[in-house]
Amino acid sequence: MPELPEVETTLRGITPHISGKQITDIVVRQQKLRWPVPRNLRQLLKNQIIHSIKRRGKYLLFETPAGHVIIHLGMSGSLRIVASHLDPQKHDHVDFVFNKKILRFHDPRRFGSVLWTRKDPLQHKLLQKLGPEPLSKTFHGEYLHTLATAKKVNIKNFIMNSHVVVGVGNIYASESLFLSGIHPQRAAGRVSLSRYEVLANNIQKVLSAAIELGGTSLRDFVKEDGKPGYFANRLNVYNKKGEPCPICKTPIQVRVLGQRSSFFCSHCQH
DNA sequence: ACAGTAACCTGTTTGC
DNA sequence: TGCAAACAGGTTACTG
Repeated sequence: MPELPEVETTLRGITPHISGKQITDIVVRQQKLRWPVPRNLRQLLKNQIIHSIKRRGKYLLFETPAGHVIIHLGMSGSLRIVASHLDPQKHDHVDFVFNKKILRFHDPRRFGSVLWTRKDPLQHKLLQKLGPEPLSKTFHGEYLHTLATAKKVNIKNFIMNSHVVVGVGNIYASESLFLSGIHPQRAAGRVSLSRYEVLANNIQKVLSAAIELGGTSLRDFVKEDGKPGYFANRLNVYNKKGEPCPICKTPIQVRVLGQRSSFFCSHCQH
């Protein structure tokens, strides 16, 4: 998906277009996403004003006086701001219609979701157990080291677990482990505190740099204006099987961990 | 509680 | 060229 930098890029892109604006209509063309779109979404949201847009992990939260919309982009989702007259294309599942523009949810694989809650969205079942934001002060090496105690799970899947830390998906997990010199298959409980400090720092650096460049576009992701992000140019190992390691020139290897391809340098990472 | 696996979908790429 | 299998940036639910 859209990992944290792509969701943050989307948030920054759509906010000026929809913050403080009134929703004049909702169009749901496909209700079957990862979870069903609420049947009464149109009734719930029509004429509501979006007071704020926030991000928690990879979830986007639209605050209205009546409640919150919770959006997740899944693997292939995107949100675009389009002109009112633009006809919907295939996989354009939900429109948030405003006076002059439409916010359009597009998701070929339909792993994304559009949900609704009247309560505090942070207490929603899908959000309440999320780990810390990686770019906040509560996320640091000591936190990871303590949580990893005695854990046998490999460190890559450990840092991709949203209950450990939010926002780190398959691309940025591989990239931050490479920068930290840590082998992705190493048991999480067998990484020293000092190495976790390096890793936490590198996760923050990679995510921040990716946000600066508008995220990584490999296939599906586009920004709110339909244009790609440019962090793909900065990747060291992700999607680079067989290419020379930028540090030592050893060919980059790929191995499937927890059903996800993991890219690493067997010489630089231990 | 934990680890490992299957599942939700469609589109594109890879391999025979 | 054609067809089937493998694979794709996420996450939950289920199994043992």
